[in-house]
Amino acid sequence: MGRYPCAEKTGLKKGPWTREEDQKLLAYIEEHGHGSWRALPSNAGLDRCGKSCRLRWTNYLRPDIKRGKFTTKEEQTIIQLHALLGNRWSAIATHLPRRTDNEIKNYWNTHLKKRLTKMGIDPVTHKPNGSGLSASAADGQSKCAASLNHMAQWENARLEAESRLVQESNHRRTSVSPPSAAFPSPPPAALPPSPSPYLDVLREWLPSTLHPTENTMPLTVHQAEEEWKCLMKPPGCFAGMLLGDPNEPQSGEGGDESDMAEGGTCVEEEVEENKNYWNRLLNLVNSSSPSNSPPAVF
DNA sequence: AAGAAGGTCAACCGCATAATT
DNA sequence: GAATTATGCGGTTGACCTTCT
Repeated sequence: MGRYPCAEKTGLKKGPWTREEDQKLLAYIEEHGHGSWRALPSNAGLDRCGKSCRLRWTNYLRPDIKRGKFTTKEEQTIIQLHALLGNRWSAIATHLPRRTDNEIKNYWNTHLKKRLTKMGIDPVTHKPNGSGLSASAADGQSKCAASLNHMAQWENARLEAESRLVQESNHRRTSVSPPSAAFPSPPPAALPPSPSPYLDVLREWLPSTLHPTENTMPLTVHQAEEEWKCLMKPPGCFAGMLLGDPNEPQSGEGGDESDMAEGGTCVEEEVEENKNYWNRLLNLVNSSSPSNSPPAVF
């Protein structure tokens, strides 16, 4: 991998941007688009490296950026997505329209992380660290954390499936772009006959700790895809109770110990629901496996 | 009023990886 | 297939601001 020398090696300007620089960058991008960031600084008459210009644009100058205080809903989304995705700020940012990954990262590090820590929850694992929680609440959260781990797997699978959909869609449209190494697209004639490109990924990612039950309900591919699209539905009761200052009771959600206990119960129900949900998907995937696919062992 | 301590956030750095040659 | 280029990402830094003592 090569890396072009940035400011430190070429003597280009570093540090805070001036109003004039911002104006130059804005004017240039408005007229020409950013095109190649490498070539942009010299074209725009800026004494900066392309990387610096890109950062300034994406994190500050872009017109569609929303700035200012995060709403409660945004906070909730960040906490939930962080539990699912970890420090994948750009992935989190895709679920928060008009917010940048940098802004979300800063907000997490300066606000949310501390809030979770204060509440006795490890901000890395989202598991309770034992202090300041009732036993039942801690137990409930622990179960929920396990549930969230599974959800993280699903989100990974979803992202992969989406990438592949894009790849395949592009391939069908253009039939000229080379297949990517990560998501190789078969030639059009060899595209899988299944209407559900999610299925392969589903099969791959089905949680290994869950076992099919006798009561799994058959689903149609369409139903499964619809449910799949709803996978990011927040596990509300868990993340919701993390919101707000624990010392400041909020209307209807979170904060005191009684709510935490209630949250624990809710989490147990949710884990049960998740198990049923996954079992139904497992059933679907197994029943729709092509004959040459080995049966999944769970 | 002044210095210390802590908080915030824009920007940088280095790495990973996709794209190109 | 290897080398190079371009871009994106996450971690970290440091300047500036606010609050505390």
